[in-house]
Amino acid sequence: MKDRVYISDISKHADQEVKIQGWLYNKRSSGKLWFLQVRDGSGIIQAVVFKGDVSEEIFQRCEKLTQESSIVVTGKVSEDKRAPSGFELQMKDIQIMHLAEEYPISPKEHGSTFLMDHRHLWLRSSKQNAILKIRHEVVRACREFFDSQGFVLIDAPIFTPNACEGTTTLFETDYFGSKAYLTQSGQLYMEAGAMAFGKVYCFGPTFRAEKSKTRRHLTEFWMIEPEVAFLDLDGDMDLAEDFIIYIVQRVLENRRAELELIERDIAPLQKVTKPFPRISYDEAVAILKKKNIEFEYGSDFGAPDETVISGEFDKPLLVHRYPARIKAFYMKSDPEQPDKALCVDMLAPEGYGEIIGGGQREDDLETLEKKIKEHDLPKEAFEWFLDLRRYGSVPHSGFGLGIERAVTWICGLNHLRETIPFPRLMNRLNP
RNA sequence: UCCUCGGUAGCUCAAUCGGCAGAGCGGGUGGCUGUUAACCACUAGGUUGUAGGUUCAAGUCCUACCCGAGGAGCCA
Repeated sequence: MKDRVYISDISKHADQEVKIQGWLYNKRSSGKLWFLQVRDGSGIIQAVVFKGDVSEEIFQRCEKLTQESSIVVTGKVSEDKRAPSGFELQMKDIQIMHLAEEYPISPKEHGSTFLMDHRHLWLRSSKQNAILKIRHEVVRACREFFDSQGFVLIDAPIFTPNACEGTTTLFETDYFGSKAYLTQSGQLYMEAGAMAFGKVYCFGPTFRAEKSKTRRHLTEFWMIEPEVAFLDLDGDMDLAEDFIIYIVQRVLENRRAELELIERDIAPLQKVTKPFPRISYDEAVAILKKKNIEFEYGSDFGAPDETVISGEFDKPLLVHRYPARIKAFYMKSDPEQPDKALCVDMLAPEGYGEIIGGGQREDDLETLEKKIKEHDLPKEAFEWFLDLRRYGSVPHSGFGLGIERAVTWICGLNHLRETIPFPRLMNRLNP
């Protein structure tokens, strides 16, 4: 009886007879010889069979085999430099569990719309497989980073009541006759969590109903948001820096093969080391001015501006102290220059743009009440949030990392839609 | 919401000045004992996004609409 072996472990079984359960990725023949590329989710291996070596029936099974048919193959593992992976299976037997219908995704090129329409099948392709394994590594690294530092996971609600930040467009749902909205951030709830547990984070889906049609936007994306009591802006930037370094290191350590498969140049990732450059909004504006780029002081940076600014550095860049006017109401003003907010954005290198947004929160009750008024927000909805400033208010900070944007940068991809299993975009709700 | 580009075979794309609708891949048939997105030969496969219009003649020009792409704004 042969033991079932995963292809990722095949090198440990050289010269042994093993059983592989998987699907036919591709096949090639040369007359009385078949080469079957078999995948099982953990990897791909080539199975070889000569006509004279097996029964006529087994050889004919290979002939009628279609792409993505599910199969069980047994044979001896042998090291062979002619095989794509360096190892191949000398086939002794093959069982067809299900003969697949004509598979829509052929080994040649396809357009992104077609592939996204077949996302449920496209996930089987080796490149998509590699990207989502890297995503998994990023998610695991995020959790381990915070877990190992005493953070408590506090999940924020998905349904939220009226109002919130009031900036972005929210998805509205019917909630037993009244309106509820899908969360655009767990941050306000994390502030409550930080006052209860000291260090907390949440990790979950986030929804934005913006009609953004770009390579950097999803309507449903995943965000991890830490929040820490007694932490100022500088400490927040330290945390974000250590966090990103940890994630990138983990991917470099554990997913090197996947990075190679998607042909990611790892040199820029190897440069992600302490310390990251930190510049103020004013310094960033100076860079734009020096490059003769038209920019109105006081406004927010557009995506092309961010590319120019981050292009001056070969590491992730921290830009802090934006004008308070263009930032959310809960941002704390800089006591030394009250028109600036104690906020920070992290811009990924290589033109990938913003991956982190965060900062120090306003902790003074009166100031926060004033800001709610200035932003024309309904005070009643924020009474619970104001309570956090009534009962033992302390300085606190946090940030949010967009998982898909981070994975897009780490993988060096052109579009973030490949970094989530089933992307939700303005024009895509299927499959 | 605005701007730009696009929609031709199952898929990816060609089609010159408006003049017979083409190729590769995939499918089918046959060949090949080391293939690497294998290769070679043959073969089937079309309401050119929809509706109008101009013309002897429209994939090609005009109008409207539908759908898609990625950029702006907004953001992670």
